[in-house]
Amino acid sequence: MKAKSTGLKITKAKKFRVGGRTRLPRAERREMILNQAAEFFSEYGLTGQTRPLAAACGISQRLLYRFFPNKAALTAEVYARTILGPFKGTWLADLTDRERPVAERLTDFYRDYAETVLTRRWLRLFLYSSLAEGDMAPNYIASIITRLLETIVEEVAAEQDVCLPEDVALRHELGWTLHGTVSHMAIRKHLYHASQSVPTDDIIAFHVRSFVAGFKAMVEGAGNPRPGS
Amino acid sequence: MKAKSTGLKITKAKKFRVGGRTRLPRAERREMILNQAAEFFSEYGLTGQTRPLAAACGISQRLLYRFFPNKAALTAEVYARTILGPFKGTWLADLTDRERPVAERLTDFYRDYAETVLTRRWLRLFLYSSLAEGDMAPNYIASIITRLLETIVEEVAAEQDVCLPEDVALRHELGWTLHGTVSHMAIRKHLYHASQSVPTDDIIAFHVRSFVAGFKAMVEGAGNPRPGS
DNA sequence: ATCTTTTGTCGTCAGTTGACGACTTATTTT
DNA sequence: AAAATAAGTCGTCAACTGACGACAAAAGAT
Repeated sequence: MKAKSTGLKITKAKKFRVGGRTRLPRAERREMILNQAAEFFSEYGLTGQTRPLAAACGISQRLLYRFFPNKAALTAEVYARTILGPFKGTWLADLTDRERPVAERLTDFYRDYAETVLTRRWLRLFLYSSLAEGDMAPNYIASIITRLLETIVEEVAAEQDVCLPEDVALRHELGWTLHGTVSHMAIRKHLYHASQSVPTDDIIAFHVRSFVAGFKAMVEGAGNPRPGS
Repeated sequence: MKAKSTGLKITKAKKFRVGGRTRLPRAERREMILNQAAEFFSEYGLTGQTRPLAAACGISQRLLYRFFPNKAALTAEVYARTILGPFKGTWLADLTDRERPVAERLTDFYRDYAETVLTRRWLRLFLYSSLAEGDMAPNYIASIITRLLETIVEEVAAEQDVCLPEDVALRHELGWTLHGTVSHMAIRKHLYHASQSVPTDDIIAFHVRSFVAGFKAMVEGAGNPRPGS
């Protein structure tokens, strides 16, 4: 009983070992835990327990506390990575490239956005933590999205030669019309067990078409209907 | 110490008594608990504990178990009332009243819908239970909303003389364009601590305008672009 | 007034859950 | 090979949480 069942004695298998428990260097194990934890908490919420999480990681519960002083520290880091991580810096630049028609830019952007941000993992974690009042970092997210909305609205208005209302909040709301539908589509997809028969890319395409085509009508009579530009 | 502090002896005060603990008839107490529980669970999720709930009700924890055999029974009834309760039967009829322009019908409908269904209580409870996989009664809700979507899409198509795609799922997706934005607006309002400076009614108004104005462009090229009707 | 029923609380029990001290085992250093 | 360091587990503790038996007291019935 002292020897390994197979008796194999791998001397230089630095990384992973077959039998028994795997032993990883600190940084790798930490990474592995954070990744599993993101998956786990996005499924069960930030109130998910440490024991099931450890089981999902294939380690003992105690080991979690060798990497994080307490559960809050773990969830905080998971949140920061999963929620704030996937936002790309190139989006603003791509959206303002007036060489291309705005509908095309928007379709491209939202397809990318849906693929990288509006994933099951991101969405569920975001909703879980939004519901729990202790918002982890909503301001940062909010400011990023606000900037995107402003840009989108301005780009469409520029292409269609539409005069936007002065009120900033109102301009944001115009942008939310499109951003909201796309976000809500993701919610349907990842929360309600929707049929999923229409491909995401198609849905985004006609959300954009609808938005662009209805933009002028939407703005007129919205707030500052001062035609002039 | 035997007598009440004031010494008052109200003989016929059937309902409520001032000092000490209030004593309610069974049905009333039950109602009161269910109402408080709806508020409580919508704030803290269905995993909220029975002791804080009892405290919010102003009763002992034990008393909850005089009305419900276990916590699951309580949450189930709260869910049924809060989520399934507020849907109105008149909506379908009102939406199909072709005497009035469809934009007007839609605006009226969504204002009512936002006021009665998309409340903080409803939305949070709905999201909490959607996130927890054990969907309480999603089928019933889904079928109601599906019917609304079909009606809305048909009404707009009829007014604009647009030919709808054959694919039912695709037709639903068209309706989700509007339903999604309005729903997402409610999410922003009740989950993210949004600024709230633009009145809900205004937002709904231009969501509807955008949808109606962009409808034709959205449908064309969506799926079955067979012009003919 | 006395008895009965109904409404309500106290205290407690078993199973969880976050946290951590003490110990074991593998890898690296000397 | 021995010592030192790093990776990992076992077992346990205190606080929490759903559930419930036993008891207290108010309201109604006789």
